[in-house]
Amino acid sequence: MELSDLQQIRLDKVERLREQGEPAYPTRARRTHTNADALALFDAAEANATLSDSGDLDTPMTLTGRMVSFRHMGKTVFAHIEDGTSRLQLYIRRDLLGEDRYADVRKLFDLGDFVQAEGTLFRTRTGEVSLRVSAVTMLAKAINAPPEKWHGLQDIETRYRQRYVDLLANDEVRRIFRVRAKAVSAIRAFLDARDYLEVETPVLQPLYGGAAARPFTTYHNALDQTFYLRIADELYLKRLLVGGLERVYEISKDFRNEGIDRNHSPEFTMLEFYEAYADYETMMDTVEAMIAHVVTTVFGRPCFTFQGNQIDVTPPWPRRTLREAIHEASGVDYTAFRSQEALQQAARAAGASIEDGMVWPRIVDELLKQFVRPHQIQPIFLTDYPVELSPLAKRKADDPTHVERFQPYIGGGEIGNAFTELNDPMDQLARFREQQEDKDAGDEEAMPLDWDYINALMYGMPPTGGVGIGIDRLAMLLTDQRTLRDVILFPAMRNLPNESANTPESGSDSAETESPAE
RNA sequence: GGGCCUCUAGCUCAACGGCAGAGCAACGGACUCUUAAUCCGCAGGUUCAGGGUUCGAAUCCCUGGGGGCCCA
Repeated sequence: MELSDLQQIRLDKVERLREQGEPAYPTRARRTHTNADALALFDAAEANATLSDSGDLDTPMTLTGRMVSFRHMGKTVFAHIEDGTSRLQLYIRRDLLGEDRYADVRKLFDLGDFVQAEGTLFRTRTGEVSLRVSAVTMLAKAINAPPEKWHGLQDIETRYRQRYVDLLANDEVRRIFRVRAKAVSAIRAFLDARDYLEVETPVLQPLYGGAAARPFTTYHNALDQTFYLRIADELYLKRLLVGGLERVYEISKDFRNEGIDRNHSPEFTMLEFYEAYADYETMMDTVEAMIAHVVTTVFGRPCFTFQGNQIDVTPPWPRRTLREAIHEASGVDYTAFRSQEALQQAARAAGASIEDGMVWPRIVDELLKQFVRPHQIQPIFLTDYPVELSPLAKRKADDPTHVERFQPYIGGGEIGNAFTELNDPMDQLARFREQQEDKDAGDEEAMPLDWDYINALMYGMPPTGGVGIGIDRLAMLLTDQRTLRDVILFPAMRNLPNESANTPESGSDSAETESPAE
């Protein structure tokens, strides 16, 4: 490993600490308070006027954190440490610490180091609550210097490739992922409270299904068999409904072998939940209540700002049919154009960009994307999609050309997909066969026929409502981010040239030889 | 897949055909209440890689690589 001058200087300090008997990486830390707790205690004591004559809170404290600022004033040092709760200033005086130890702090401690400091809290002349330090020790020496203190880490590529640097340098990034976690936690609380059972279904699947997408393919050596990484949880979760579990949900990574852009990641997080004896109307009730619960949990009220728009998720949300929404936005009533040619002509006449040869349902989808979707800023449910777009949804009783399906839209994008689940095994078989025809015609995203799923439906699945919510897209909304990668901690990136040795094909070290246990 | 943009010190950025620079960080020093502390001094480069044009290339051209945006 080649070290830069800056790294070598810090490594030398590790050695100097060791020489004088202080480990640079001690086995354990001892803290009596988090920084936030310590500050709260001081505020309380100050409010109750129980501080000592010197203005100190006489409770001795041991605090920990990463050193994020360091101002040397001769015989005094001001430094800030930051733990997971707060930033707190250390006030380090030579006469309190002793000459030798004070020199160590000046010479051997750097920005980025984790330290542990003992002392008592007081308020400085400029009003900042600070720790009057009586002792300080190294907890973990940082060899790499942190990014620039004022601008943080700006380089987008480094922020994604080395998210740990992004997180330690940029407060806003930590905030984003806290909001995301809080939202997921609120979803679990909401569903748990409604007696939904959280379950885990296979990531490795012998046959993929439940969505229109290309899968990742892998291989199990012992079984001598191909597996696919799941593109959706849907078909397994609905098997559980057959088995008598009436309310189930799963929050999990799904994988789709497609391009990467602002709204697509090869691995992403999906919430799916299914409820027996429900239908798409009652599931709309559930979705709007759930989103309102999540937003209120995160922000304290059912409103938030996304890309400059104030969004209010208070139920009930408007519900409009896809046909109405497209008709109003584009002037095209797609039901009046039954053939691909006629609809293509009408769509183009309305100003849509439609490729030659695009099949009828895809043209409808394009009308939705081009005319309707960008304008759905406030929450809305679009309902009743053409059957061709929805091979797993149940037909409307009064219109077999459409299915009971809805998508919730917020902030100009869809955040999910839901329907009254198709539970007629023979209709499901027919839909699979139509998909098979599309596949044979070259549609790589068409669903394969899943005989075991048909078999499950033949045992009987109760009438069921099901919903899928894209957690990453929801997180984008709640954190006001325009890019999926900004709400994914470690987004997929292409190998750098000198990382190509990571691929199993190259180099001599294969997976077998890496394990010393073998 | 196509178009446009981008890659310079650890970090944030200048220089845009004529000596590769600044701030922060580092290093040496002054300073016992600072807040992006201040002040003095000093050091730091495969300008993404390779090739070409040129008296001279970070800069222009070509090829390749990473990243971003837009389009498909």
